[in-house]
Amino acid sequence: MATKSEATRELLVETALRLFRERGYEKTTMRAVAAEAGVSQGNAYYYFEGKDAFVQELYRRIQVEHVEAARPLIVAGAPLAQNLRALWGSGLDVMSPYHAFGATLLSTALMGQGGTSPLSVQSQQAREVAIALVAQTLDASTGVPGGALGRQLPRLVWLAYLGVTLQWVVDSSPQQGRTRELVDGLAPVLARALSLARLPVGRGLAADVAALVERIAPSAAPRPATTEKESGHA
Amino acid sequence: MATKSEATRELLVETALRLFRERGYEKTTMRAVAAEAGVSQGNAYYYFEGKDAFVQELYRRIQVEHVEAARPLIVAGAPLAQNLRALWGSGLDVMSPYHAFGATLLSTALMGQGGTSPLSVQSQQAREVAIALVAQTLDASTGVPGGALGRQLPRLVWLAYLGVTLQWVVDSSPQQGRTRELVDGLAPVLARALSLARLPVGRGLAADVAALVERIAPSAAPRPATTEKESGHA
DNA sequence: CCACTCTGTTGAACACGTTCAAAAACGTGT
DNA sequence: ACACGTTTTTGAACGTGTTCAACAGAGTGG
Repeated sequence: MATKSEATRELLVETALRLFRERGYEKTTMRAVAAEAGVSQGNAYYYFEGKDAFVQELYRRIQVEHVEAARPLIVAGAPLAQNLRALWGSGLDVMSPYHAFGATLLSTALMGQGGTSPLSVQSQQAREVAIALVAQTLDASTGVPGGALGRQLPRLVWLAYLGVTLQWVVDSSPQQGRTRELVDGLAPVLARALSLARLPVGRGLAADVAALVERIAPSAAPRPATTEKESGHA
Repeated sequence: MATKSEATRELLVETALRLFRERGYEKTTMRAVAAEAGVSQGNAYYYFEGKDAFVQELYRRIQVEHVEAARPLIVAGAPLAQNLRALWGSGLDVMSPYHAFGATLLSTALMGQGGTSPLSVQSQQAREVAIALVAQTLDASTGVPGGALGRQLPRLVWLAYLGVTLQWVVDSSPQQGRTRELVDGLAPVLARALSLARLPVGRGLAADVAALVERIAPSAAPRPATTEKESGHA
């Protein structure tokens, strides 16, 4: 019967995220989270490996919320620029309550806990969800190149979104307006660049890019969910 | 007479960086650094604001070393791809001893201490040095577009290098060979893309990109070195 | 009703980063 | 030599994240 247990876990994470929003990450002490949730200090560690496990959890929830927020905004058959703008814009909407500790969020999400295997296995699943969302957006849009480049495109566009997120984190303009402008400007620019990839002049370049991505980060086999060890860790 | 004082400071930073290399960031305790350097715990805080001030210091030293390492490799009049490869490759060489705690390095370098003004003021100077190095490399190379895009190019290429660094951090292949391949592949691809920007087809796109960069991150005035406050921090 | 195990839970303890008031060392003018 | 201000150094203390041995509760078989 996991229900009682899961209730405690849920209470803990909700309390933690609320305190994060209210006081910021650093000022939120584990003791405060436990006290506010009405459990002992030590008990939080039964459910979460440590303080930034809460952040990992937040990252996962943001991905899910992003999928839900973006899905109704992506219109099938619309030009890529429009759908990209909707995708990225809804991402910013979902993240906005947490801008205050965006730096912590990004650090923790990208790199796992302090040193071991960064771009970590822990957030791998969430990342795959995000990339899949990009893939769906591309599929729904017009003006998207196919071929070798098209196959790598979800990861490349996700990477671009990572850059947008980085800018969002460091953006101190009111309401993160600068990042909004970036999204509004980058979406059509990227779409335009991709349209060039279909012209004869761009063909070769597109092929080079695709080959490069494939060489550096070989695509995972489309097999889902078999819990196998990642290769190549010392 | 700053000499005695500076000796202590130097001793501290050298001890810290050595322990970082030997044991990693987390396992290196402030007490150990102080003990190994033969001073008291508290004394380290007279010279450095905290533990990651050491990392900031490392980041600055890496920039300087990078400039020194790259300068003799950049050949005037050489094609851009070649010089870019030299620039980025020497960067990897300089960083390589510290790959083990690259994640910490990148986090601390990008975002200042935990929450306040990320892409921080603290590392701003070092970042400007890095961007200036890119500008010199571009100036020395052939096949580099001018105009509005050319003006933004140093920052854009620095951004690309930031991406390379990110890949380097998460690269677990032996000797970070994957990242070496990325550099070898990306340099010619980028050069090729830039050559497209000079053709009629690419002109418009290049202008768009330049305008976008200028709008999001207005260029600092070309005035050098006057110690003035950055505008726009809440 | 009683062991026995498995899941949750507790609070004390530990190690670490950091702060601070006080002391020592140092330099300088008298 | 002495007094005084500044720079440097100290060690004890505080608050924090995290660990751990012990304890309680809930279900299960005898």
